[in-house]
Amino acid sequence: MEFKDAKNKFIQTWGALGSQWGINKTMAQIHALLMVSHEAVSMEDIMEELQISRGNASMNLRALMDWGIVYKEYKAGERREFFTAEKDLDELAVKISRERSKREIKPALKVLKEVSSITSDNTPEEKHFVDQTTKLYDFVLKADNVLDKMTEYKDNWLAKLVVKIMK
Amino acid sequence: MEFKDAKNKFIQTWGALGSQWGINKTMAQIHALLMVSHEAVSMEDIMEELQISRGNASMNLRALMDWGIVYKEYKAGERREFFTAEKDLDELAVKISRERSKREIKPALKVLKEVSSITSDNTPEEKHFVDQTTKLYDFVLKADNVLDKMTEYKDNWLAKLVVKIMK
DNA sequence: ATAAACTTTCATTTTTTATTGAAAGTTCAA
DNA sequence: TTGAACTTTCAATAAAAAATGAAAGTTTAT
Repeated sequence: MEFKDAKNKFIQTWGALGSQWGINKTMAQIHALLMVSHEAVSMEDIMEELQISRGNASMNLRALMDWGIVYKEYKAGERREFFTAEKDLDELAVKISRERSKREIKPALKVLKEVSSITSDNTPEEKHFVDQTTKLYDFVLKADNVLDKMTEYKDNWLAKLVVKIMK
Repeated sequence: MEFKDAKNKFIQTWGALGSQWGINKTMAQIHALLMVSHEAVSMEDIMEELQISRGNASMNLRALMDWGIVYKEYKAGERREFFTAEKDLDELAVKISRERSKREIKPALKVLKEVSSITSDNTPEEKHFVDQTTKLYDFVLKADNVLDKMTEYKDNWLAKLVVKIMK
């Protein structure tokens, strides 16, 4: 396979994977492109390479920066801005976990706590509801804490985890 | 809060969370409904409660059964079918991990391996591409193996994991 | 073998989500 | 302070995904 084809295939695949995980395709593609670029890329070049509009590029770059996984870079004597991706995979995983926890898991926990706290009439139906949502709350909370702990390891948590869990 | 409202809020929240994770809203809602129902529910009742069409209900129930997290149940003397959800959360997590691994991670690994194996001309650009995709392959493979190992614990893996990791 | 009772399929429609691109905004050098 | 060089915004449009519902299919009791 040619380098150009390989690069393209990687970007497409990463984009598709993103969609399946609730991240928009272009955002994932831009990230993929930056991940495999050995130097910072201008917005113009991103537009060109992914065949997307200026607005689209701008909005998704902004989103990626909000996630903390893409950075702006300034080059001496250049007016325009260049972009690079977080390339350290441990760091990337940590940032993604933290963001998803903050944006999705935490709000879900709030709701779970709320709905599991209704004062039940103790019909079997209501008892089961309270029981099940309480269990779910505990489970999600625990899972979220694991994620949180993992991010404390930061460097190489995954390798360490593998060692522990596979022992 | 009233039971009815709590139930509804739970279903809506679960549905929204599903969308954010690339699972369609109705599918997540049906699952939520079945999770908190103390007994099996007919398709008719699912349609009624979620205000969805027969076709939609049928297709999403089928998908949930393909995922192995919803089961058909037959009641003596009843022609129609009833549905229940997997309510054991450890089991649920295991099944979801396995499916997502099979459907998404494995194919992605295949592509990563492929694109990281191009015979590089050794331009800095190509070297960086090969290097980065190789790292990504290793990382994803490791993460997938962790998931896989976790499913072997099956019961209570999460609790055990918490103990290990937080020690 | 038939028909009632039910479920599934899939072409069409609706809804949701993402993209475009022109206009507005910003920054910087002179 | 102006204007060239760039970026961001957002209403309009396009694309993608999900839902509908009528027709086709299946199962079961008789």
